[in-house]
Amino acid sequence: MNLKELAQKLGLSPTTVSRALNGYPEVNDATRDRVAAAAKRYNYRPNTRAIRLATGRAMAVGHIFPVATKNEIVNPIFADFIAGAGEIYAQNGYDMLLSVVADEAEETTYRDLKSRGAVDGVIIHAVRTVDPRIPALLNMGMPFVSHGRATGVEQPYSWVDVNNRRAFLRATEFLLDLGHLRIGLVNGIENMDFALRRRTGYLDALTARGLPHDPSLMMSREMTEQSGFLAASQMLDMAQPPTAFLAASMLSGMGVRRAIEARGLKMGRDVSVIIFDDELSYLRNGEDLPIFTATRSSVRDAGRIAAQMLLDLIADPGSAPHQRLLEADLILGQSTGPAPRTV
Amino acid sequence: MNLKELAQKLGLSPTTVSRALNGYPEVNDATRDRVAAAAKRYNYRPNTRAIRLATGRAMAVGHIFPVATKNEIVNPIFADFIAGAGEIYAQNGYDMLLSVVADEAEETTYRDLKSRGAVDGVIIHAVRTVDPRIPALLNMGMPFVSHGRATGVEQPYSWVDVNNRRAFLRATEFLLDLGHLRIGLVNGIENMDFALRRRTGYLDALTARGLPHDPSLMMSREMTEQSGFLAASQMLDMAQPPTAFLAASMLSGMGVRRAIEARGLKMGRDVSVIIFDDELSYLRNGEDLPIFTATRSSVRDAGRIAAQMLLDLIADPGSAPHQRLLEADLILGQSTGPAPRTV
DNA sequence: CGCATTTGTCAAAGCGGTTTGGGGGCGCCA
DNA sequence: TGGCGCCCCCAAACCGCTTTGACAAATGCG
Repeated sequence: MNLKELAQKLGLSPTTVSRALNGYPEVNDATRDRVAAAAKRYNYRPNTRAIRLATGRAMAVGHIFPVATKNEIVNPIFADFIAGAGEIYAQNGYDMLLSVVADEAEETTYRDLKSRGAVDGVIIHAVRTVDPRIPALLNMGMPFVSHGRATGVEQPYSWVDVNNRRAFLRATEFLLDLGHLRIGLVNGIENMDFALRRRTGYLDALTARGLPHDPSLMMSREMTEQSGFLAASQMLDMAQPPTAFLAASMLSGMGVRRAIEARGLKMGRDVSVIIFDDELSYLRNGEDLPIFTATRSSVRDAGRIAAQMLLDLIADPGSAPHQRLLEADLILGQSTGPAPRTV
Repeated sequence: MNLKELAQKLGLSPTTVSRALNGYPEVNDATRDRVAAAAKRYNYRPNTRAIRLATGRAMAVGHIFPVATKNEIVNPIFADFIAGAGEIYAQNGYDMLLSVVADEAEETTYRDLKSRGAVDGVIIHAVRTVDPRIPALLNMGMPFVSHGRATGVEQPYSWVDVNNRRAFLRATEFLLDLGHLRIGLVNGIENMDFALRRRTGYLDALTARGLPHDPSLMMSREMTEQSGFLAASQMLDMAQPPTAFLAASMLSGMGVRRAIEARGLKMGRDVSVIIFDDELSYLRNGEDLPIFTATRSSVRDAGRIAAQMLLDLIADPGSAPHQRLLEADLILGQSTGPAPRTV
């Protein structure tokens, strides 16, 4: 069932039917109702392909799912972010286009999406401290919103980010207040912008209290359970082990916990742990009572916000870039407590 | 730069240029080279929207990302499956359309994608034992491939699945061979088809050895760390605790391990554990040496296979449905050992 | 050398919508 | 009753590509 057929059935011209369905004023209310009823009855939906050609808009946004060719790791954040963003797209009649692309081909893919006219805008993920994608997109005039910031880009661009520095600064201060003096940092890989900012927060808190920066207490690895376990194990086996840890994710935190318990220690009593909790749906931090004390910020919300920001940008391409810095909550769980008396 | 402009620059008709670029035989090789060179020089790419309208094909496949409205859980399998499928789409010039949709609206969404002509086919995920989506899609004549099977559908349809029954049957037999007599099953929720089949495999293995089915040794929960921990804890606190566990996922298994270690027991020595390992990239089962003994089957491979199957189906809609049953490997890790001497 | 093919190209008709530029019919007013 | 405007509706152009059908030029064949 297409527009022409529907029009014929109604004894109207395609023009009128199109206008009736799209809410244009030049059509009689009675006619509009008649058209709407018929459209529903015949289950008519305008063909997306035709709409796109006629209007010149793709009514779609692109997400690129970068797959590192070497380690083949997939960003665990991705699914929840997409879930949030997808809600917004659905509400606004936009489609979401997903491209799975090898790291190094990402820029090419954007260029391709652009010149093919396949999308009206894109969202970029997993921003690195120095990220060529941002200047590239600015350069080709493709509307975009970045989930995370990069440093050293002079032109303004739109982004949504969590205040990672402040989150880890507050977490560190909280641990210091509890009397912990040696705090281990189990960070993500620090070419990722967010990881770097978290370390900055951690270090700033130490500095503010006049405490030294001990490089042996800072590790930067993939955010997996295994890596968390290994990093924490190594630190716990030091002559002066930390009495508290800051872990970059739920999974790292689980690894840290395992390292603690493997040594017959109890998390929350002997060793404190604070994680960054992205509120991933399949990795909940406890059901009601949080297991880990955590800095918490919902990735799904970030997805919603970024998506809305992008749609706004598409609707008004001339508008100035928007930025949104989300604050993470510091929520109290069962993994922190006062520093044990030393010696 | 569009086709008409390019043709004009070359002094050719749009027809010839189109044919030259699309490899049709009716064009002189010299002309073809000339066209190709110009296309590259002017960075010409045919407009996707126009191609789609003209050819009547969407050159896109849809994936629906169902979000359960109540628990808001996102399938952790999804990201890796998508990563695999996306590779195939990219290779074949297809786009991947992702719809995030509330559980109950899923069927409507398929109908919508179909009537809008937005996709040429879809892949369905997270199949339940009784799944209305399959008859619905058959009914509306939409090409699809299902990741997992449903029971009680009489018409044939295309699917890719892991032999879940056999995997858990073999795992159970393996534990029985090691002398374990009481084996706890920490299963996923059993309205999911794969979970049901796994239980069947487990029970079949017990039956074959003449062992009883103890309902208190079977639990069916969400596949989270927390649930795995709780289920295993409960079973370990029984008067006659199990000496081995079968866990439905890496996360469940991590919960089981924690329950074991919390009781001062050692996994692999005091209590054995076998998990189902989907080889999720961010949840690796150890780096080199597997931590858990596991039935292993790559979700990413499944994604590749399903995607290819769907593209074949789209290319030849008249062809008979295909099925592909993948066998899981049983790989030996450090989490299993002979049953401890009892009393 | 003449005729039947083949080769290489083009004009034009879609694909299924949106959008522009009219224009018929009706009410209102003089 | 004629003229003017407004309300509704329509025909046709257009979006940018593919594809059909036609046709001149080049080639093959007897």
